[in-house]
Amino acid sequence: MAESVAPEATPSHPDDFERYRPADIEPRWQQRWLDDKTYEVDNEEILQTDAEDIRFVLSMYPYPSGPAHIGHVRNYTFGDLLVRYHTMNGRKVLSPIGFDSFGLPAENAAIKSGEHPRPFTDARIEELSSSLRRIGAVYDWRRMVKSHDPSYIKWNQVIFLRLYEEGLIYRKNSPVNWCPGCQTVLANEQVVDGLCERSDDPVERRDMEQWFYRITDYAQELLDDLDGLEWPDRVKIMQRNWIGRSEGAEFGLPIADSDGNPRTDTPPLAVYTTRPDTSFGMTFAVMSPEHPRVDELTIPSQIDEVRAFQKDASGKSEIDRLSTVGSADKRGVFTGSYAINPVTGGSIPIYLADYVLTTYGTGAIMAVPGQDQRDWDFATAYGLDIVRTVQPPEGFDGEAFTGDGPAINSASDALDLNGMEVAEAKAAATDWIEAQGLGERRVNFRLRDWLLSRQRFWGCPIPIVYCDEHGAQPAPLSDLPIEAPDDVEFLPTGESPLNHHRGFLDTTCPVCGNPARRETDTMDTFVDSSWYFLRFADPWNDEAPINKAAVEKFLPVDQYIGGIEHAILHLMYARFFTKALADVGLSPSTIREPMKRLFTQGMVRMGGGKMSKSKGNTVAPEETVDAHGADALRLAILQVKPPAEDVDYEDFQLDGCERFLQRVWRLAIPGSDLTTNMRSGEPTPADIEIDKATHHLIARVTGEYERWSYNTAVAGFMEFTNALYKYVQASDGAHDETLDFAVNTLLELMAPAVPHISGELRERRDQSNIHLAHWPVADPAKLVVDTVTMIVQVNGKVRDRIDVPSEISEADAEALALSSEAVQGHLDGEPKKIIVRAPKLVNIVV
RNA sequence: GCCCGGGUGGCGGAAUGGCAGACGCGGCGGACUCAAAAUCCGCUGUCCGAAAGGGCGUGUGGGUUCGAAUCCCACCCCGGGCACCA
Repeated sequence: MAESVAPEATPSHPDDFERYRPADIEPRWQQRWLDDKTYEVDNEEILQTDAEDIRFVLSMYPYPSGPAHIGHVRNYTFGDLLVRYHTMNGRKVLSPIGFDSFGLPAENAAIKSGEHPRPFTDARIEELSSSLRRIGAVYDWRRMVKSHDPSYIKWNQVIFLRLYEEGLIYRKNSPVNWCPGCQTVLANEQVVDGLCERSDDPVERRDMEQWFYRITDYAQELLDDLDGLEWPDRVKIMQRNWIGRSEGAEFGLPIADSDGNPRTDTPPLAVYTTRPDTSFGMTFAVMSPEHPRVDELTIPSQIDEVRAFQKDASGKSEIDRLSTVGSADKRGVFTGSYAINPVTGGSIPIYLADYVLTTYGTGAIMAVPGQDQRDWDFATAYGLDIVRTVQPPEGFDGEAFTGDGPAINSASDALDLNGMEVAEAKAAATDWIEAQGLGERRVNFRLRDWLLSRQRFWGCPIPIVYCDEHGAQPAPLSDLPIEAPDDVEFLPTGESPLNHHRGFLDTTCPVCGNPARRETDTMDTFVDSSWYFLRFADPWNDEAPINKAAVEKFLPVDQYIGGIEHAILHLMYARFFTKALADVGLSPSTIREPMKRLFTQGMVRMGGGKMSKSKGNTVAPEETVDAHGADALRLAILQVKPPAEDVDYEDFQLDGCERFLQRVWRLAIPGSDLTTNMRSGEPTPADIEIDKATHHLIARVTGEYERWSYNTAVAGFMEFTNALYKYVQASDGAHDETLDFAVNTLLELMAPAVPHISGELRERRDQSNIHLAHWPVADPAKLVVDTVTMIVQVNGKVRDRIDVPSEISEADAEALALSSEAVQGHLDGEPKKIIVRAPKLVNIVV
């Protein structure tokens, strides 16, 4: 064994060698990753690669709002770590980036400045791209997709026409949010507390012809396929709730004549219920104010009151209607007509009420106040009968009872449900309804068709032409892309300039060739984000929007990363598009779900509140990078909190992270003052311990990267670095090979997290590129532990800790535990029971 | 109202039925320095104790278990989603 040599004149001051200066090394590495094309993958190669060696890691493409904000940085750091980790594992990793570049902020800026949104948007994209490069995020930039790019517009329009051709898009009249001040329709997001976010005018409801996707055709599949996705449970739950499947029965209530007998001259009133078992408690029926049979069923003496009620309800904005929750007064009106409760044969009054929605079920309900609180409130306000049909438990002092219990008051000559529990009674009542020919079982969904029209300029034009004679006609493929013109004037009213641009509006009918007019509505920007991930597989394709062979190789996305705010809209639309595009043959039939695994990272807040430009509490990551370096910022993001949770920017420990990187630098830089006391030859027990710790760290960090436990992985780096500091400062010095392996491994494990410093140090140590296939593998033999600390408890309280061989027998462990002095002191009397879990624990019960 | 998630030191957090508080921040002390910064080393839940040691301790109350931050029941508080969906 080599003698340890006490070094002479050891430099004890870290300034004696080159210090870690992120600004000196980071730009060089960022340029190098571009030059070396390390993170580019070629399709020719991919088509020859097994699927298991391919990964598609995707962070939700950003809206280009300018330089990155700290939330972006958090999001893209997580994605970047995975891209680098999989690359180091020798996989082909698709890491594309794109920009969701259509949308309101750019249009609003244009309205303010009078300038076209395109140069504005292009400048913002440049800024955001630059900040992403500055935090060291790596992409295959050749694959960049931008929503406002003419080729993307073209394929978006091709997809629209195909879905239209297949009947998955239709046009219908629909109520929209109308701002009288701006003379335009607003998206729901633009309505804040019932007011227009721009002009503060109260928003009105207005009916307009709008385009819709038939997403409801896919309701059941969207629900069923959630089961196979590795997505956070809460996202799946939110989607399930949004789809809102309910099982019940739809049946008819015969309309009664003045004697209470069923009329034969008019059809029964169709109602939908999930509780057919409560039919004996149906004491009235309610139609929505907009129900098509209101006129027919209103008797002459009630007409004025009904008209007034309808007018009131229709004039009310969404907000007004919601604000009436709780007060049942003036929320309904009697039509004067009666229906017949088919199970009792009795007459029940038919009301209108605004708590019944036209768009759900049949737009009419059977009201059962005994078992439904809204019906209870209404019955109480209008003096209607209340009959309980489910026995509430003893001591129940609520109003409507919605729980389980035996049926009561539920028998007639025709049907007897009394005594049955809810589920049984439901089945019996539904069977009876079907047997009587009154109606049938029915599944309803809350999911509505997706309204895609926007009366906006800065979006993808809907490729439709209106002809006086032939109506709405698809634009010919040869016209695509139909782009918004450049020579437009933005009106201060906010109205889309397309409405007044003759060059854009005037066209000819594809059927008859006569003058026709282009659709001026554009597509919801969620359309753009519903298939961009499919385009990434082959963004160069000029034959079709989607290259099926490439998509089959890359998709589904192995890891999708984004904010929880997209849990419903974007993620539901993307799933719908994937299914619909497969069904119309534009995308491979084998890919029915776009994202296999989803991770939703938390928000970055400021002082407990959401960060926003208007609050002026944003943090510019660029300044943080200037002050501490990109690696310190990345490390602070990873260290501060589990990725799924919201985080306050104040909790970021930038100084601590930078200090840690300095420590690593000092340990790893060749010529460091810390590594002068080195020896070779046979390793000592201390060396062997360090070597084992290195292998344990490999196993630990690999597992933590796989399960998104980045904060504990950072703790692992720090613990190991602390251990190495002790090791190199020990009096007998460090073993050269052991330390070399330990430090190189540490750098490799850290490389996905802090790529610049890891790359720099490793290159200086042995001229190799750490970012290539270098992921270390733990030697199982070195993970074996020979001694463990056995916990000895008395009555569950820890009384002693004894180091024992890890293969200790139960008998030996027990004997050892009983002989411990510390334990003896706590044993008064004979042990009643001894639990032995060798080698970890012995618990003595007295 | 319904449905989720969460409550652990001064702070961010760790611990997937077996040593509560890893790691970091902050704080305290020491070394180095003329001094400071930087750096390195140590201590740091709380109460009693000079110490050895011991008591208490994961929102509250109960339960299961040899053993509970972890599982079960009830409640309180915080955050989020949906909100007349029959």
